[in-house]
Amino acid sequence: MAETARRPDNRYGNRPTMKDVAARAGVGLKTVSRVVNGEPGVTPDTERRVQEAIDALGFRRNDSARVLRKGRTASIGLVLEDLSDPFYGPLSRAVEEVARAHGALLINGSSAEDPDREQELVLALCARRVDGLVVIPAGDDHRYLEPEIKAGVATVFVDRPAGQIDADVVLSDNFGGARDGVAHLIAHGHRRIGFIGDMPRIHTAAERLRGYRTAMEAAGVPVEEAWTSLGVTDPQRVRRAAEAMLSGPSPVTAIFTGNNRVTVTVVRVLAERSRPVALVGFDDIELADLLQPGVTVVAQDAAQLGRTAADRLFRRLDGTLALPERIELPTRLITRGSGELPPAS
Amino acid sequence: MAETARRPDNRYGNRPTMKDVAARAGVGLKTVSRVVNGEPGVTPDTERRVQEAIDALGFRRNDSARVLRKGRTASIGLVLEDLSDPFYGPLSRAVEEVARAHGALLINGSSAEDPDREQELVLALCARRVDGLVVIPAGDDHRYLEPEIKAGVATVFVDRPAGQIDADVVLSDNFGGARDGVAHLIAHGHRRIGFIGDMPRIHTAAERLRGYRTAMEAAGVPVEEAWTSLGVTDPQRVRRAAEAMLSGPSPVTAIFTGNNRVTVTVVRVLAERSRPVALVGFDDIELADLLQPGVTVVAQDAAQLGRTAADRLFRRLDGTLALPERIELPTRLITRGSGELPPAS
DNA sequence: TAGGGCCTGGACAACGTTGTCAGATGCGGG
DNA sequence: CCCGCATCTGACAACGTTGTCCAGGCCCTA
Repeated sequence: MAETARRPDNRYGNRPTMKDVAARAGVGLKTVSRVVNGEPGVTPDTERRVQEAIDALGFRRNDSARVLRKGRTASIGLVLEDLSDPFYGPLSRAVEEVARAHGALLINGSSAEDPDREQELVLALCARRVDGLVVIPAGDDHRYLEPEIKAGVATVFVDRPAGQIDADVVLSDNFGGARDGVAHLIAHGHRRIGFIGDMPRIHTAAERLRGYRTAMEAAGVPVEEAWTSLGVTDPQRVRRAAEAMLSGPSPVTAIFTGNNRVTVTVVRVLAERSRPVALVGFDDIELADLLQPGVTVVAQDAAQLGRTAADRLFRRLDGTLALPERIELPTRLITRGSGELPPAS
Repeated sequence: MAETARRPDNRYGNRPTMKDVAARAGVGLKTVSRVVNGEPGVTPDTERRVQEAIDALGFRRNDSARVLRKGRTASIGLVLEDLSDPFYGPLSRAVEEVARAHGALLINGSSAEDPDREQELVLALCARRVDGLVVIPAGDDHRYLEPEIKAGVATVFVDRPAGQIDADVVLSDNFGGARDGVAHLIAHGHRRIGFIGDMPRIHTAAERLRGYRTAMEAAGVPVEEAWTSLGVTDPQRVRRAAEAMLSGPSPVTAIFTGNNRVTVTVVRVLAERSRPVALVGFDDIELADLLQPGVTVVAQDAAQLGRTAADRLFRRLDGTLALPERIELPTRLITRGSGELPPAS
């Protein structure tokens, strides 16, 4: 009838607890807690004994219990569209760095541009009681987040605004960037300019389209229906769209592409053609400078977006922020050749 | 002296608990738990009342408490080198997808190639009691993980092997890939071939270097000291290294680059030169096909690496795996032009 | 030597959830 | 009309940690 170390349920492989450490060191439970957390009020000798027991048992504090007790998880959630998109890598990394500087971990998830999946992810993160959320929204209705925000989950939206709720937002100047990019083409003599972009239900896509139209209108250039292609994302359809507007009755002499993936595909299409077509793309792409010609782009600073959003999140957690704000970061036109080609009529 | 809803400590903005829901619905605590978890044994009427209370209060189960009780966190940790490196994006995403399929969340961290930071991150994840770990190691001694693995944290290393411990590893065939890539250059007539790679303390770099040397030796081609450049990573130094081996007393006619970042820089250097120099790079890079000439690469499948590792992790959690294993995935030579250039003496 | 202050250490009760177990309720059959 | 059984419900004790609070023991001073 030995007192076996029977444990009630299946657990973390029977990891040692502070109680075990305390027993082994011959001290009280709270003393172990003090040592583990570097709290004062423990003599060097006691501390040494406790530390030895910790090392001997391979004890590691259970943060779940700690979180339960303290109410802060020291972790933030990041919900983005696709972790494997090169645009989100630097953004993600920037958020992580800020989190790290605040001693927080990052929990990461991809929504795959699916509003339901976004919500599912966000709520799972809330159930984990993350201290804050950085969200690149896929959906356009975020009222489901209201109780969470009210309950104190600091939330910042990035790249696209929140829908139906008032929250912090950090955006690029999609409208201005696109407008300037298209104006750049116009300044180089183009009048028949195509636009290929994502679904207009995505805020960034809509804003860039608006920038295109505004620039055309400001220059008094008429826009033909056939020059605008929306909602195409997969390479195949982008290719068809580009080829269509290059070979219609009034073919375009220049194309403005609405995001990095579209740009890459259009570069491929143009590379196959003998007649040069001007191109300006939204988002920078790697090696754009080495292509012939180099690809002129409207670049946004993904890392800066992430950094700004995360900074804002932690300032909100500090309680130094009051009202939600909308922050817009400038874009930068990088000329590399493709946007400066004259129209070849 | 009203019974105010005073709460002991600072907490999650006073979020409602199951107790609150139970009180409002006029049922017992456990009944709420049953409803929340979809357990049987609740009449539809009771369930409806509970559900109403949940909605009214905006209740969300506290997973920290749940984890504490159940012993599983349904989350896995991924420690990689740099989230913003385009190589790790797809890997990360693949791990996430597998985790998602198993109902687990992904906690993500970058080691920045710093062993101390890797350890700090890994241990933080263990304190969170992640169920498993996918680690792209920065350090070469992982004995610190032994107690964790013994305690049941399923651990799989990816891209590079673990140091000093026996654990699951998923690798690309770095040696074979590099050997074949260099042999490809030799087959096209090159004999003076340079190698620019990362620090040899990184396993992948060492293996690729070994592949280079083996191919050269197998072809009976002597290797000069000046043709090998190791430990350079930042663009500036890669540039200098490339220029040095292109302009020495016996300049190379071809270069093999040890990873994607080096390749990009070398492409830039070669683009500035009039005399063509052959190039084969390890890792595929975006738009490599559109450059003039296209960049021939030894491609590894990052997503497949991640998928394989995560699969293995969850199979280990299921208990269907016994001994640690080493899995090696093949690489693929993609010819695009730069590797097929003849030597220009 | 008595009294007071300080320092160290430990007992105890939360935190919010789930597993166990026993009590309550309702229904049908004897 | 009562008993037995099945179904539903709730009280209670964990899970491992931290905050509170009090008990000793020590040293210093009067």
